[in-house]
Amino acid sequence: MNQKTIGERIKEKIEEFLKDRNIKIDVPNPERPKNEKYGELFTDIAFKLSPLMKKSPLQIAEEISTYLKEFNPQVVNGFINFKIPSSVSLNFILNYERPKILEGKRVLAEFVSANPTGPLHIGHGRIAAVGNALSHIAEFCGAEVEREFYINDAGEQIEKLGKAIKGEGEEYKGKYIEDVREKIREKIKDFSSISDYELGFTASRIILEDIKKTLERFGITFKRFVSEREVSEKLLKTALEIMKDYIYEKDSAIFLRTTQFGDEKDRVVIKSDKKPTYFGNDCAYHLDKIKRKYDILFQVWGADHHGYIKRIESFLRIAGFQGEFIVKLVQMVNLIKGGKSVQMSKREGTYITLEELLDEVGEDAAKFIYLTRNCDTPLDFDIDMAKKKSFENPVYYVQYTHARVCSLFREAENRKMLSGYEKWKEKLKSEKKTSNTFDEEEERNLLALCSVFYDEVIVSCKLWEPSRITSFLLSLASAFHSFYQRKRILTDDEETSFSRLFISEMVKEITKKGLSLLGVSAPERM
RNA sequence: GCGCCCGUAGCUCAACAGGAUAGAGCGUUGGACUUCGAAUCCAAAGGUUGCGGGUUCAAGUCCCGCCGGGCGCACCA
Repeated sequence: MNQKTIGERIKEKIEEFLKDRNIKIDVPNPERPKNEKYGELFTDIAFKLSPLMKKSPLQIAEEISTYLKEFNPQVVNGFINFKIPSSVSLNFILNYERPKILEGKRVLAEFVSANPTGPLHIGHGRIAAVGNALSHIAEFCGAEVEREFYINDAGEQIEKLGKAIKGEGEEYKGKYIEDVREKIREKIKDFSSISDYELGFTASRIILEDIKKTLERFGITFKRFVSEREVSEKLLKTALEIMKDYIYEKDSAIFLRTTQFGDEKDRVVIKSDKKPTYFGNDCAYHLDKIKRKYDILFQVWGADHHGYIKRIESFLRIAGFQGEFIVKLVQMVNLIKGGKSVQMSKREGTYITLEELLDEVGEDAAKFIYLTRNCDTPLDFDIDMAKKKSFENPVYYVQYTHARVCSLFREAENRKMLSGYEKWKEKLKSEKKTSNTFDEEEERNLLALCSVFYDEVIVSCKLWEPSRITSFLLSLASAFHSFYQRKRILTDDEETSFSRLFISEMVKEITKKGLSLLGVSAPERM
């Protein structure tokens, strides 16, 4: 059984080559070339070795490639390109399960964690899509992932929410406040007897239910919702105890020396009114995370939280956390309407909720658009465009690949070809016999692309960047549509038909797998 | 003022710890359905990667300085 991807195997062979010569250098994974004429993978290792071995890159590339014959290496200007032979791809696809780079790791993925003071907006949507996709990817790479939502149900904002329910204050306004007020009125007639905080807390629970519904509609299920209030009651004291060598009192507030860990200034954990800050409670929350013993603490935050990373890192180090702490920052979503940028404002009523977006463009398209962009890039979400051109959206291009192959198989069934095909496939598996048609360039390329998919997943996982998979799927779809247009799948010749059906099926499976990692559906008809 | 991110085709964006002739989609122009789904395909046009220096075999990518945009810089969350 194959446990390594083709890229990993190439890397291994190169490492062998270097070991024989006693050269120590980190061998990078082979990459996917920009231009498809260079094959499916390439490595630039010869350039890196040139100064060490005191030979020209070309010479080195030639030498290394003798170790890599099975992958059909082609040396061009010092690069080693691989046009992966069908026999290799075939053997790989039929036996490979999935990457193992996070095998056995316990991962806590905390994301969205929106304030329960209002509905989710389109910015949350992006974080939700990214967090969900990365959780899928990590799971696929062998991790045990727990998705978690942290409920900010403590602090001043909850009091302000309570005030808003009473009809006071300027912070929270809008129809949803009125709706929540109506719901609470059913149980509590008189608001004057209840504190702002308790009323706000009650309201936040109602709003949280709506948030959960939206997330569920968006296809995201959290294993756990952790309440800030509860975790603070349970662990704030312990957290303070752990921090005791690093805190001091000033102006009757308690500060943590985060500057010792590279922060710009020390941060308040307990305010002068003796209430904890958000950060104070967050220390308690992260202590809770540490106690649950994860290998990786992963979280997706909006880019406006970037200044917060050092703070949490400081606490984690004080508390002796040994695992990895990974924060994925996702840039803001800028709403474009009528060709103009709209400032998101609750007061101005220009607040576009995630629900509204989903109504307009649908769950799959929304996710796909969110995930086409690299997380570092601010996203211009043109709502008119997304509506108007929903059928030209790239998501349909990829989904169409899947639907098309499904339809192809329905047609094959009509023609009574499927049982013969299944037998042919069994033979392919057991006898490791390849078909001549696989060696034609388009067929070879499609099979190779399918196998290289797993290398792409690994990159995506290492970089915590789901957009890698999105663009891979687009290029696979493009290759398939082109193939389909040019070549008839169901022909009079059985061997040709079956091998082309097989390739189509592989493309379908990879497309489905890739889409599922993104959280996007793979419809059988469209 | 300080910190983080961004600036790539008319528009929206790709390009993995620097690699080859910087790629897609939309839009524009022209072609392909009596044939497995044309939500598709083929082709053309479109670029001094914001500007100026530097590092090196090689820079969209790294360093320095500008210019432009976003976001932070609370005893808010």
